Amino acid sequence: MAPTARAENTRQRVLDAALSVYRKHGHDGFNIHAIVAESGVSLGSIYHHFGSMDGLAAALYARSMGELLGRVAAALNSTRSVRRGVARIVDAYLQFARTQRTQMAFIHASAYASFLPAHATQIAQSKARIHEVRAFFAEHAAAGRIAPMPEWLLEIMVIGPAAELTRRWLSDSTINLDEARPILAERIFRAIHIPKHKRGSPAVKPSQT
Amino acid sequence: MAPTARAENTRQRVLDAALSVYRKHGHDGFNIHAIVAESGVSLGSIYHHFGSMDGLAAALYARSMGELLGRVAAALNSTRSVRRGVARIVDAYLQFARTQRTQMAFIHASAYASFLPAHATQIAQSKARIHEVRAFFAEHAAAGRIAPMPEWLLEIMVIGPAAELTRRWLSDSTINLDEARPILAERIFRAIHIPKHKRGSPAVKPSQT
DNA sequence: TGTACATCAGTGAACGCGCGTTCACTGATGTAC
DNA sequence: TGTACATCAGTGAACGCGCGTTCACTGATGTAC
Repeated sequence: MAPTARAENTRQRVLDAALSVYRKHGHDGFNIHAIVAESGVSLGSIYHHFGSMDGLAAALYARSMGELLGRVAAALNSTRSVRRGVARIVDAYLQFARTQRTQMAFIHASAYASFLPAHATQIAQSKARIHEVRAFFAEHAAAGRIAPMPEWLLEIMVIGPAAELTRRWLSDSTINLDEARPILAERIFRAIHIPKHKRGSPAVKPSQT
Repeated sequence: MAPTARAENTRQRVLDAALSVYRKHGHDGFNIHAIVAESGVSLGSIYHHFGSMDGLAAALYARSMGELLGRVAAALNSTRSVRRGVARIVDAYLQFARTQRTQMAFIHASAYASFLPAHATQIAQSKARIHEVRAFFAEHAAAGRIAPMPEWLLEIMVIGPAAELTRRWLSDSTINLDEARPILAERIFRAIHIPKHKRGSPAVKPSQT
């Protein structure tokens, strides 16, 4: 095993253990000594690889966020219509919440953590595939199929309801993701879509759609 | 001054100071000793009134949440149309973010704090006026003017985008609330509204609308 | 192919300090008669 | 109206422990020749 691979293996084991600690003991029980106990990796080794507790948390956040956005971007692959695109984004997001509940909880609970600005570069890299989502919307916006608004606001319109739903689901067991999913997707689509007969002249009209 | 009033005055002074500490020193600097220094109220007195640091945080959360929902509910007062109702809710929410930024930041950052479930009764009481918002939507839903969906999902559709916008605005200075406000209100309205010519037979038809 | 060396990976006892909590106490205010 | 008493409000020194961090060290792996 090359030295890089050995180190990478340790890093992943530690992050896996950190996630287990978060699941078992919650935010308050999420500390370095618990992660040492859970992972079997020594305290010094963890500091060797992550530098600090904040560094570890940032790495876990980046890995989780990368996985979430990876799935959302992958779900969008070769999707043509706005309706289907929105449905796939919402589905992928909620599916991630369901199957990777602990990672989703960690992402949401860390939204205002001080380790995010402190490790901004790494965090930004983990969000790289958001550009695929933006490209999808940019194309439809240029074709006039989406109501005119700043790109960041469009992203907020699509992710906002799914994020709010997930947030409530994480702390309220009566919320039903499966019931919400199709309705949410359709309502978000209606929020941003401009039907064909109502389109004016879009800023840019692509040669092929 | 009646004893209750004296106590209440101290409580409010402590909560005001706690908010100042949060604004000046952020989440990491939010501790009991800093609040003692900022308020001038002694450590023992704070414990006398709030029982614990968590109790103080819960009280601050409840006060802030009560104020936010109070403004949203007040904004809705005697509003008839769905469009205007949505606009007023969104406006009140974003206006609170703008003018009470620290309280809004504290509310959002505390979403997963352990003091919320630990003081569930008090927190629930602070959200009492959400019922006014629900009543507004219930009436329009019964009249078939809103797309059929569970009440909790409707709430998520309306609050979700505004909450997501606020969240990003709190940590990203390039986000422009004023630019977003009218667009967001209109898009949310379109998401949930059923135009007159598309209405079927609603579950309940009120005698007067 | 073996030896020497540099670098990376891993170890765990010990430290220290930040921060929530306790507690014995004093002062202020309301109530009973 | 005054006295005695109970209760509430306020004080701050001291405690203790949880938890992030340090550090001197050993072992493992890759590289140069």
